[in-house]
Amino acid sequence: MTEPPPPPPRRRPLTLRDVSEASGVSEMTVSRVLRNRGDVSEPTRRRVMDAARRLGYVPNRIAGALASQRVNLVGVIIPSLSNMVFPEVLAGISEVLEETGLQPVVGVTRYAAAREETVIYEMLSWRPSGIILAGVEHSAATRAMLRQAGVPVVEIMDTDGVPVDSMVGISHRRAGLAMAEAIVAAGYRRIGFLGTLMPEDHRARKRMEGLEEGLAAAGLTLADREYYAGGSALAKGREMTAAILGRTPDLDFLYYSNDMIGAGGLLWCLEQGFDVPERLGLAGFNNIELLDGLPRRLATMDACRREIGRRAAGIVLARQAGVVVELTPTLQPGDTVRRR
Amino acid sequence: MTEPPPPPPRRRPLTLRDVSEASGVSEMTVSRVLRNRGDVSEPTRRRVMDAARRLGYVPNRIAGALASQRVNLVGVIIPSLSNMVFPEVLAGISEVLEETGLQPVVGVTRYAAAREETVIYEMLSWRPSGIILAGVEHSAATRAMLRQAGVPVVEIMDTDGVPVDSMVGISHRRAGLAMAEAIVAAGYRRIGFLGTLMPEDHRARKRMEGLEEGLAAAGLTLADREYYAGGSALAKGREMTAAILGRTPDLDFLYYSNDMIGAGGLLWCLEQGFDVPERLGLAGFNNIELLDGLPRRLATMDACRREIGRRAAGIVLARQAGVVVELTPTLQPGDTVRRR
DNA sequence: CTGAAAGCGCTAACAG
DNA sequence: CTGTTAGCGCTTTCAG
Repeated sequence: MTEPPPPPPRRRPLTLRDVSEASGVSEMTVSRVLRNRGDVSEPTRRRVMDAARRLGYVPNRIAGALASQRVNLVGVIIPSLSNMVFPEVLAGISEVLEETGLQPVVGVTRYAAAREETVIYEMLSWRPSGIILAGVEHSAATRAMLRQAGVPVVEIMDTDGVPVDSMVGISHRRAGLAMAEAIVAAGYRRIGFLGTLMPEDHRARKRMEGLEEGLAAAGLTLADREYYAGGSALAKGREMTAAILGRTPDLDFLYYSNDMIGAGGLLWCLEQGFDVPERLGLAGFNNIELLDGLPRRLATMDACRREIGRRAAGIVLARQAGVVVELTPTLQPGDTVRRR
Repeated sequence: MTEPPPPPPRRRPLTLRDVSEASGVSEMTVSRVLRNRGDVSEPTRRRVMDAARRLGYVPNRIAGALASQRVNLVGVIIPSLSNMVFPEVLAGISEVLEETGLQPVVGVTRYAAAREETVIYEMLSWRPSGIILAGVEHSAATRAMLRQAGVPVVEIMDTDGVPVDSMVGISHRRAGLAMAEAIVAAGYRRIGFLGTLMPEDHRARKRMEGLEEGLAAAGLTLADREYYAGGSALAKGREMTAAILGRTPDLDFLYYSNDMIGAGGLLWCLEQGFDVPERLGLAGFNNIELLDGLPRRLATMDACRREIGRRAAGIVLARQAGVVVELTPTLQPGDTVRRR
């Protein structure tokens, strides 16, 4: 680290008035030119643009938003950025918002309800044009804030619950149930579940409940479970798989709450020489891109993340209220479920 | 007895005046209470808080920022969110900013200079308290904007260049050079490079240049190269490795521009039965968490991402100018470089 | 087509 | 401790 030299001049940011004076055009007309609003003669327009560019003027949106009561921001509240799933939803949102002048602003809750409340409060204090947030489980205070906000609110990813306003996602309960049916149909009988311990991961929990429901319908119950928290998911997948199979060696199917731990489990099983999928079947959830590079294709279910983002953005754009969209995830059996 | 229906959604958001009227306290004092500023008697404070909570008041930061000329936002501009590296830098930034009242706002450039310019322009229009951006290569217009902004600007990740203001990172050229030295010292002689084709990935390019410089010092040159763009990095790593070894079978070391393609290459080599690291050495870059779960530990270099984020945030917090911090990445030889 | 006046909702700076 | 008075930099509205 070097010594900081004398701090360079931090001048006052330029204002519309500076551009007005430099161009000899009234502030009002400068404003019109810069916003492309109303009719302005070509010569005037050019003089203004030249002055603005020459000075390096950047408009002050704070003042603009206050005066116009309009903000081009959409709040997007998600639990985490280290789980690839959320950047993908974001990509879908950006895709739609891209050329509309609206701009997503991301807030991260780290799967904590208290943080979610704070993050949403902060967001709303900037008076965004809409809110998109992951999940349907929120504190009473959060729901109240959202209801009062007076802008479109879209809860995404999960449709097992009652939304504040609009909702776009899949039913994770039904996803788990569909997986149970596929597992049973493939002839597996001793099923284990491996997942996150985080009590706030409602979607993983719902998938497990759906799985149990589906197994129950076939007269089966979960034979064993294994939970984890933190660390490298790929490494955890290995450890957990070793642990659950060590404890309950006769399991013939492992359902992972996400693809990353599933991938770890798959690598471990292949190294150990397990006969996958004959002796042992495996499945994850999410259809992450990484699966493309594994030695064998893990069974999974695509959660329609991009599409969810697109739909949610569309609702905000159209200023719709009370819309509910339930998408259907597709099962991708890959190479780790027996074919009958 | 019938429940009174919940209050209907409010069209006009509440203002300080509403809280003032509901509590019978002047707007100014309400403002003081809500900001925890100046002395206010306990009874008054309580009346205000009660009214604010009861009404569900959320302050309008747009007005607040305009009046106070202070914005609690720090712009963070990164190329991508799907590359884990950046969320990790972000985590370091958040860690420091967490309890300071400052809040990071993320912008994504997708490795495109034009988009970077737009994103930064948008950011600056909100008059943030600081800007942290990845890389030191920016368009002249971008640099001009940044210089005019009048707030701390910290360019991160890379120190091979001239910063607009402050700079925190590692020298990627030197990282490549250090890797070359390690490779040569381990006795490898026929080295191949595998990396991104993106012309905007300056850091990967600098590592390659550093590598070549280091090899040259030992009288060696790069024996072959292979580039890719898009798709699953893990899968690409496999394909590229197959391609380069198909073309130049006598290569004895592969240097990957990032760990994800390196991991793909490693998996492929192990499946093909290559003798790693004796017959063929491998190395990546970044030390991503995923490496923990692979069958063998890929050699890599830790790019100090979290620390970079922390330092950058610290500079913004302290409103410092012209600070330069060069961190030194540590080589982690793992299991894929011969030991001599 | 262009300009002048009146705020947007809040806070700095003073008075009391 | 509490209230009053001016704006913050821009846009809306309404005249020319």
